Amino acid sequence: MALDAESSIPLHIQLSELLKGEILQGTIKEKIPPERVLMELYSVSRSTVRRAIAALISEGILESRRGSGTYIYNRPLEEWLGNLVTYNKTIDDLGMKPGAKLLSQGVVASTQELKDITQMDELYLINRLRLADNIPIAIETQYYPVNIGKQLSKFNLDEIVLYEVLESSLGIKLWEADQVISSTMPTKEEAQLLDILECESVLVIERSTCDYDGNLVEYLRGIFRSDMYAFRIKLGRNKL
Amino acid sequence: MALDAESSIPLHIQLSELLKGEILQGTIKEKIPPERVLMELYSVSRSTVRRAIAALISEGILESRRGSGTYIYNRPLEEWLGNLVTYNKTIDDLGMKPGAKLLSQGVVASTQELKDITQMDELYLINRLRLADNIPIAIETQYYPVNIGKQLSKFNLDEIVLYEVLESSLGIKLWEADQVISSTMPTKEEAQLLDILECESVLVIERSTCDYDGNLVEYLRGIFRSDMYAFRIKLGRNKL
DNA sequence: AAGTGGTCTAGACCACTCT
DNA sequence: GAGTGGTCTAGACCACTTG
Repeated sequence: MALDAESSIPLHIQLSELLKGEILQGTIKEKIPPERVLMELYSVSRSTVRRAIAALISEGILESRRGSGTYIYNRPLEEWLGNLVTYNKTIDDLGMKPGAKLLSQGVVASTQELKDITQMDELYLINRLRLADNIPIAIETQYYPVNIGKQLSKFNLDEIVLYEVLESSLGIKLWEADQVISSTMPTKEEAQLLDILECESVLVIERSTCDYDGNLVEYLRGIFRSDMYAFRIKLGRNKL
Repeated sequence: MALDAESSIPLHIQLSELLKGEILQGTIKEKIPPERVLMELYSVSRSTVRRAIAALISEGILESRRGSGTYIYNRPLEEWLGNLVTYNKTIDDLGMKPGAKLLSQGVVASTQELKDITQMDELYLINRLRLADNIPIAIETQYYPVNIGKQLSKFNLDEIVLYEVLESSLGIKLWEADQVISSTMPTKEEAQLLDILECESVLVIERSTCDYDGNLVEYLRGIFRSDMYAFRIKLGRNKL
């Protein structure tokens, strides 16, 4: 529990990693001890404590409230998933209501392609049609590790937002995502489900999402009607 | 030139903004003064100087080298444009060579759509076909403010990378970009140029890029063959 | 050897929140 | 009023780069 002053690793880094570990393991729950307590606890100066905390704040793990304390930050998912999931070009503008229809679910054996991506032999599949005012928008196929999928299946899959369930009920924190956007022609079945012609193009998004430890939590493949959806990305020079 | 100790704005913020201004205006060139000099210059402690500098480092404006000094950071464009421009799914793998063919260029009057996006009545258009080993990959239509476009036109437009010219020769630093990816069917002309069938879908990317002051530098519209290109985005929770 | 950034301490005052 | 985070100072030692 103590820091090593002889180590070549700076004290503020050691403390920062130590705190991060306790937060991610759940040893520290809602609020971290006050700076002056941490100072005595680990026998370092307040500047060093503050530097360790500052690092975790910029990592999005902590949030400090002046006069009150420093809290574990549960950033609303939308703040980053909003960038990541999908930008809905028209639905918001038109004030349409989102919905979903479950097509199929259950444990499936991995195809070779799925095995390459997920490194798992079995996956839990959830296949849904996403709607806006009952107009089909996208076909979303999600694959989860079997144990996670079975827990998810107990919830109402006609709701769209599985991410809230993952986080609040199952305690799984999504952390990083890698997504690829491409375009293709729909199959006959896909065209039928989306209520479009086979000659109309669709957008394809493939996304792998991991938790903090790098474990794959979800692999998603979505087929989007190109007349209803576009993806938007904002980037700045300072963001890596 | 002095900081206001009575201000409600923290000293490290004041100093940080002051330095940023001098860097972006070019008053400070390659290297900023040592911390101990800034300390005396603005009558603040070294911690305050370091905090101001730290902020600029995390903004990607400065870079410090131990034992040597703190330098203005010219991050290689690819480090962030790589995320932003396009991810080439197959070309790298196949070891193909990129090229470009100029289709047309010159000053054009804005259509209503262009006027909405750029707020300009006239634009300089550069229209090019992008190739990989002489296979057509994409049609890229770029619009620049007329004065910038005329300068760009003096360079060899069969080269692909205009961004390096913008930065090193014209001194324009790209800073932020907003891009939208969608999908559609090509027109007859587009299909012909790309050497695909009219019934094959294409990816459409529309991107506005601004400089540090928020002035639009480029508006780009690209039509990509969907069998040759996909866009890749990596996102993490900590990045805004 | 001199100069630079990197780390760390001890102590101070302020503005804010909570009760 | 007690406790919290936010700001700032003055001074120290270290590791590294450069002439």
